[in-house]
Amino acid sequence: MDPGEYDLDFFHRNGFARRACPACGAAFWTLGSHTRCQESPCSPYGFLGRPGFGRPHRLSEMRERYLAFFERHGHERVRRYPVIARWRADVFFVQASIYDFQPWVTSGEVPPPANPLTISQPCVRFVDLEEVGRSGRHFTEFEMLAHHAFNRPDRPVYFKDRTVELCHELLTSELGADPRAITYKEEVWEGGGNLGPSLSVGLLGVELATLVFMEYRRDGEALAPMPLTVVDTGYGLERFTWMSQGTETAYEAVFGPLLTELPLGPPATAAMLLDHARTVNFLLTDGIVPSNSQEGYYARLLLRRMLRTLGSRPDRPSLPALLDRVAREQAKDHPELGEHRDDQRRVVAAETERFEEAIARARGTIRRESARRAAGGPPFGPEDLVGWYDSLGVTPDVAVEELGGRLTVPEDFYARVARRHEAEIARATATPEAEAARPPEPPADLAPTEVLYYADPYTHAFRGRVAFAAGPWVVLDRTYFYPTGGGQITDTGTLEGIPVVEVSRHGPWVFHRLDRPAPFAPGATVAGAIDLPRRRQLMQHHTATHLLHGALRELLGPHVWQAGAFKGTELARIDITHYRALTREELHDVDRRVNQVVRENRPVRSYFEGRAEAERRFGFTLYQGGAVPGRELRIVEIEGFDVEACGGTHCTRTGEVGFVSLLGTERIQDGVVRLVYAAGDRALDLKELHDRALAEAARKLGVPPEKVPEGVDRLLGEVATARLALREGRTHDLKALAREALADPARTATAGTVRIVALRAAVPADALQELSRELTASSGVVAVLATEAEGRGRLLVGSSAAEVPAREVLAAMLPAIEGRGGGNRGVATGSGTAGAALDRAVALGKEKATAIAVGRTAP
RNA sequence: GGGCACGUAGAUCAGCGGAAGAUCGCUGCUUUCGCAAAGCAGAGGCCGGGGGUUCAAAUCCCCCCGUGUCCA
Repeated sequence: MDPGEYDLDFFHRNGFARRACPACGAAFWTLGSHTRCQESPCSPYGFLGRPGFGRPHRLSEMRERYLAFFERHGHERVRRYPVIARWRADVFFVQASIYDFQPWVTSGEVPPPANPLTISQPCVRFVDLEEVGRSGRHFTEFEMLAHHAFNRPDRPVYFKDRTVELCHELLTSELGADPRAITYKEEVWEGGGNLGPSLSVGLLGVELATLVFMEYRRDGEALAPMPLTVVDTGYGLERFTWMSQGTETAYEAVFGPLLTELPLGPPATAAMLLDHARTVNFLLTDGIVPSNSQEGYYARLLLRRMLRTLGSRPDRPSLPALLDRVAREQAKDHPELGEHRDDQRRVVAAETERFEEAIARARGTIRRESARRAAGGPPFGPEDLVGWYDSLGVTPDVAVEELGGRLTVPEDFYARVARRHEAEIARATATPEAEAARPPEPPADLAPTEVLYYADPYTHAFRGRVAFAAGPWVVLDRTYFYPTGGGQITDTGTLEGIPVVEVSRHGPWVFHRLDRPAPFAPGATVAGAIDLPRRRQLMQHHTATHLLHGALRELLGPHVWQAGAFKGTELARIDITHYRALTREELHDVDRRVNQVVRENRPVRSYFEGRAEAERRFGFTLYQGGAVPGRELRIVEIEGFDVEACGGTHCTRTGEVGFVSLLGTERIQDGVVRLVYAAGDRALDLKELHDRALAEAARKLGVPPEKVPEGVDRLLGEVATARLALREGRTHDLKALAREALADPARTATAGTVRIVALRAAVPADALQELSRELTASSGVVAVLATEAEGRGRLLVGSSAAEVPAREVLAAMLPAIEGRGGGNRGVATGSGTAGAALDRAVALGKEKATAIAVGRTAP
């Protein structure tokens, strides 16, 4: 990065000097006499016992102090975003305040909620999980204080100079830091294809903040300026609080009296538990259900760490008690964390139960495996411990305990686990995603499409002017066509009679794709017609989805969040977070409730509202489909029942949905349940179909429709009885056949103490085995059997005579049928050609068995 | 999203190429005034589903479904 990027007027005006840190090599700016940058590890902590700020602040005081400062300096305060980044596909969690505005605000596609703005954004990071509690300064959840400015070429707000000036004033005149103790170290920030210079703010050995100036887009080797430059700052609330108190560890400053209030064990353990509790409370509040995949796993990871640490010791608080206590503390700053505690306790209880089951199951497996190895086999090694952890979830200490301490946990245990997963990560990241067909890029100055379907979702015929056309793609100045989005599939219809097969949104424009190249010139006026029955069906499905969502949250609890949804013409589905599969009763209750609200014919209001106002009224549960940035949100409100931020087209009263038919439920992954349903005409169609099928089934069973289940039960009972009778019949027949054969001199022979029975039977191939069993029920019998099945000759030799191995007898028979086969002393099977050869084979077998018996038994 | 492990009697599991098992539970009988317990006898299995390999598959291979677990 060009040094000129950091050469700010602010530094010169105020007499800063630029030096190079001999420890890390980076250049930094300072008013003091430092030779090194004031960050760890180049400089040691200089604030322990001697706070770097004017007076000690508690966490909430520090947050308020910061936000109020930036409000006084022209920033608008923005509420926190959820810690779960549902609006992004590339990450699970918000790990920095700028995540709230990526990618749409930073790309310029959507205006920021305020500009400039200030925020305190809770963030979660799990990279230093192992350090939490031990290091004295790591957390899995922290708040990033920030001020952001988004500069458009035509509307600049502020950039580097003002940013550093504000930061410096905050630290010095506001918080009382010694101006000479601060260093601004030059760094380069890069991420997501963008990059820019950044300044790292150090004070008394601590990196307090980072000031990033997103300025360039990487374009191969070269750097291209971004149309929108962004001030991305990040100040650590916890570090600021710590700096102001100068306590031994950050935990004392952040957790305060809580650290010793509860009996949580040694300080490091207590800090870890409190940290995890804070994070879990945020995760649960913002809609995570613990599970074995995706973001849910982190909630599970934390909860299980806590469960293991707390153990079942009566001298320590229970997990729910700990979470409740910490939530009460958090609710002082974030009231939403104090809500729905009952529901969260149920989620935690379900997870606790699963954990205990997993451990019990694992202990059993290890105990059995141990008993088996004791009877002979290699001793257990470290890889066994790793394997058990990987597949059973049992930690090595528990496994060792179960083995009675006959093994020690290797030092590199978790490294071994990591090694097991190394290869698969490379594979996972290499999977490319299928790209949808993208339309050509229109001129950048093309006016955004005016979308009309919100104002009136029932208009299906309109006129628009062609703004852009290329191949089959057409952009109009205005349109009533709804583009695929929010799980609702595209409208179809016609433009000037030409079928529109797909409508999609790209940037500010709505593209209509025709089934042929567009014969329109820009400027032409065209008539658009939307397939109204299709649209109505999609609207019914979309409103039904909101009804389902409302009913599910009402009946299952507010931990239910939408994890995905699809609204097609044939059916619709909603995926929700829930900790177990739905029971039939729950499904039934949901069905009843939804259709009740349909019959109540409640108003469904769709309108735009300021983001702050909407959040104040409805909270974060608005963001079921993912948080939407921007000043305005489109709210879809089913009166007194469900409110969501949603861009879809909806009915205006619940009665228009007609009727919702739940078709099924499925647990699509741990922690996520899918419901499939149909609404409106489609539901009626399906109902008719089902009615007819039921009537048909009833007719065939000869019972009234409501007795079909009993009828089927009766039928199944009959089938079972018949099958049993058939089997018994066959056994009976085979027994008779066996008796008959044993009494038939033509088919038997005696050689010493051995009785030989040889016959060709007309029975299925698998009956030979049963027949052989009958014949060889007493010892000293050799059965030589043959049958024909599926055009092939089948042989089976059974022997209860120790001196006549079945395999040898079979071997003598195989050449006759050009067959193959094998077996052991007791039984041998083979197959080959059918027909007369089989009789020869049987004769050979009888001969061979006799020969062996005579040879072996004769003196 | 990916890896690994596991699906066998009502339950918990063994068997891991050659003729489906153990323990508990269940039913009946013996013993008892009755219960518990013990003894004896018995019922109960598409060995998750589908394809393949093989003379032969619960067992080996592939696909699917279900469950658990670890890792991002």
